[in-house]
Amino acid sequence: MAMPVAIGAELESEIEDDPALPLRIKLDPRRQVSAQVYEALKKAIVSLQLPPGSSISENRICRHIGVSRTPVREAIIRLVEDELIEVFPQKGSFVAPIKLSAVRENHFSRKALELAVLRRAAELWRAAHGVKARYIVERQAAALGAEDTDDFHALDEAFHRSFCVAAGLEGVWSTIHIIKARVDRVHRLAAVQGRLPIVITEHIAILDALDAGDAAKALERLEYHLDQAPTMLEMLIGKHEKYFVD
Amino acid sequence: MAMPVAIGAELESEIEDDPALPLRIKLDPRRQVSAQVYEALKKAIVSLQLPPGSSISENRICRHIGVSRTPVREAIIRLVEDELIEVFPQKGSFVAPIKLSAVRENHFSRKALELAVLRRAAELWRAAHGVKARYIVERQAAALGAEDTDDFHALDEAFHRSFCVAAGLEGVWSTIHIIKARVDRVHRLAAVQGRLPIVITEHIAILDALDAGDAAKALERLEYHLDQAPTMLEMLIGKHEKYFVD
DNA sequence: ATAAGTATCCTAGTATACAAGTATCGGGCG
DNA sequence: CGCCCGATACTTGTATACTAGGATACTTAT
Repeated sequence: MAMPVAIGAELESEIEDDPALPLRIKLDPRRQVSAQVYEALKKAIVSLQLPPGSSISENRICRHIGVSRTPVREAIIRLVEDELIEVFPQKGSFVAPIKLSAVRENHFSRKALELAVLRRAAELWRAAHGVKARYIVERQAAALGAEDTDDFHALDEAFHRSFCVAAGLEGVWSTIHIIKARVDRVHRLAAVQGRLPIVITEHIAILDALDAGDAAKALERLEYHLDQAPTMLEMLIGKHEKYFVD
Repeated sequence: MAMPVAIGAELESEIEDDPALPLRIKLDPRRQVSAQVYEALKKAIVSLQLPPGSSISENRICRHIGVSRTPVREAIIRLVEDELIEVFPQKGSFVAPIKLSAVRENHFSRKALELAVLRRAAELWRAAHGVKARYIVERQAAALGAEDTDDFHALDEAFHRSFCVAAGLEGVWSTIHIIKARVDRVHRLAAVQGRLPIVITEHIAILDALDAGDAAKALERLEYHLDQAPTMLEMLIGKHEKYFVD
């Protein structure tokens, strides 16, 4: 079967980097390689450019970006901790499937934490908090207009984080952030259905309640806002069945 | 200044393992070295055998337990993720000090999560749950009698985890577990003051309320139980000032 | 005596080499 | 034609070597 032409193609494939690997990264020599690889991989996984089930071969990645296995390996270890990658020794590493039970439970955790934070934020709410948060939502609307989904999601994080800041519990964000990363892929899937403009209005509605001093209504609206993604879950399962397990 | 005797002592010190390093570990060749090092280090840090500020030299540790730097390094990476170790490139790695603001905020998160879980657990509570939980508390009392504090704390985890199981939210435990590890050192410090027997009675009081179907009282008692460690914090700061920052 | 400079040792970050287990594909045999 | 077996090309785990930067302590010069 191995004709000379085929052999030539094989040799060539060892030199050229794999164009199928959706991982663009420009290395900054001043920063640690492992940290940069971690960020690039995490971004690719959460944005579904590396869909669940994708093979994450250490060798392939390190050849692709031109570094040794060590920093790639260290990045993968952190992503395993984030439950975004699963490692099967001597078999391979793969982007973790989206576990339905885990989505449900992480959604529960996120809601409990964000509601508790908002409860305290409402107590300490000042006009300045509202101004800052509305500015974030404005930029989010601009990102939506520019169809920059990465920027949109980054500002979405900033919006939710601002409640932690207002509550004087900025450290709680690190916990929410971990949980959020585990369900963000579902949010990305849900985002395709013109839901993004609705997100903006829901954000504004929460701020309206806070600025009006109506904590109960703000909590109710945040809960409604967070519950939107899970309610779309069944539909998403049908459309992307191979991404899910359980 | 270097007398022959001194030189001999120096050479000798390179051979003998450092007895000052409080890290006893028996390697099981069937399991991954990095995982075992991670568990051993985490245990030593949480139990304060490796107090905050201790130097965690990769070379010293890997010489001490007779493995290469690679698995030690990977264990440290995970402990950095757990916020138990801080790495300063080209300077050294050290057991993280106990940050007061982080303790406050992680306590907030833990309370929010455990109370939310217990709220649901109370809805689904069955007699069988009470039986299982009481068995855990019994063994915890036995561990207290045997003065086995490690066992005591392991069973304490099992007790709190049992609420997640009863609520059908076992996955939430992984989140609580992460948060808990960040405040466990405070709990260990607080444990010295004959507080352990009181923990047992507080656990039983929560179960009494659940078995009686009084969810509100169970929540109230859990909140009280969790709030005990923070209230002792000021006293602990005075006694162990060098462990804390902020 | 003091201060500046230099050599040495330590640190973590990265690269490379080796080991051990697994899947896959091709060939030979029943 | 189908099944089994072996070589091969992967995979991750671990060990070792090398690099570059920082701290310290000693030496030298002023």
